[in-house]
Amino acid sequence: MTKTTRDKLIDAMIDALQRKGLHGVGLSELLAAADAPKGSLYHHFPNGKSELAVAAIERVGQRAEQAFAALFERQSDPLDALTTWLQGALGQLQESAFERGCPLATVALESGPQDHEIRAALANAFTAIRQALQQQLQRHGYSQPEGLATLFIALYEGGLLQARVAGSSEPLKQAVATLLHLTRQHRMEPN
Amino acid sequence: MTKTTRDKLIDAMIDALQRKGLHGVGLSELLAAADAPKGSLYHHFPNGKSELAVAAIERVGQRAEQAFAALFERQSDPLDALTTWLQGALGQLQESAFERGCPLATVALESGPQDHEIRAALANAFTAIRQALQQQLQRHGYSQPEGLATLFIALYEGGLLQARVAGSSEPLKQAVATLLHLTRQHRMEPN
DNA sequence: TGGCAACTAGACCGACCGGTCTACATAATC
DNA sequence: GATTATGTAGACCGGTCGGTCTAGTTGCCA
Repeated sequence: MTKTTRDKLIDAMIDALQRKGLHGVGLSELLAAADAPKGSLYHHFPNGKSELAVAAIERVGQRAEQAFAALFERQSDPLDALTTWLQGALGQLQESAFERGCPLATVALESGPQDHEIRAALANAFTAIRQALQQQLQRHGYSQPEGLATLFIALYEGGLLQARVAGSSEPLKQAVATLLHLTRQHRMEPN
Repeated sequence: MTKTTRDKLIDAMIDALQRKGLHGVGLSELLAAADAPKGSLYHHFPNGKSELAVAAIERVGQRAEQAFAALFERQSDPLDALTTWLQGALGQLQESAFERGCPLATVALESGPQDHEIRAALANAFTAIRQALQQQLQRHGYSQPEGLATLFIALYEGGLLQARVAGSSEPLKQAVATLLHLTRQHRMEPN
């Protein structure tokens, strides 16, 4: 399974998005990481950097959906699945010396409405993930599944951010523990 | 109270950080926004863009501390103060057509450990805010004040991010409602 | 009023940016 | 075996980037 040049480019972009965001990487850096010449980039992605970014965002979204589906299948309570997920993110953060965070967050904050293809891809990815989570929560009888789903994703994004800045996983660990504690006791409660 | 050139530069940087982040703005844009020539920038901030960014981060941190102090003084329950705070953020987001988010979040994700002055300023600002919040929660008898403080800040950061991408304040509103609901019932509870 | 610091002003610089273009290799198609 | 898509390779381009430097202006203090 040798990776195609196209795949290597997308993966290089994903890594760059995790570390420094779209405006923080140069094409030369991307091309070096993917070991590809400029011609290949513009062959596979005629619209250049932004088209590559869209492809990266879409791939991240797909991977997340797949990973979620697998987790929910294996662990009946979505809160357990979520815990596993968050632990995975934490692991990746620590392995990378607190530099590799969410591949979507940075572009999301860097982009404006003028980057409409990027924004559309991001909106797709986020709503897909949020809905998948919401469905699972609803199915298992948690109240306010929509707000809860958004809250968990916010915990993921905001927690990773704080952990990165602090250079420590403690803040995220504590926040996760607190939210799980709060949520567990409210399963099935009305309103 | 005419603003000094230095102040105008810092404010222009803060605005830019909210909209597109550090790598997304050029000096020319900053200078145009502040109506200042290059010489002034390098007079007030000899280390250029990054030194200006540090000043902006510090100012944001100071403003946040002041605003929090005022809120906590006025509203006895920190959860009420937090609600006011989040509503303010939401208002600013809507006014700006979902483009003006947290001034710290984007730089936080764009920066690496090599940008050590920026990182240090960010770490200071975040821990100061987190501690202020934690103290208030503790004083009012909420359990797990540390995790709760981190969780609220994560809600702010992650919620703003999702709202921006979605182009709607609904996700954030719901998540806030859910977390407040969960938290209110746990005041004074042990463990 | 002369001198000096604080600050403004913007021309200028090399480096690098994203993007285009032509030349070439490779492999599938007829 | 000629032709045609597919993809690789990198020289090259104009523009913009962050940063430096010199000159001029302003206002304070002796």
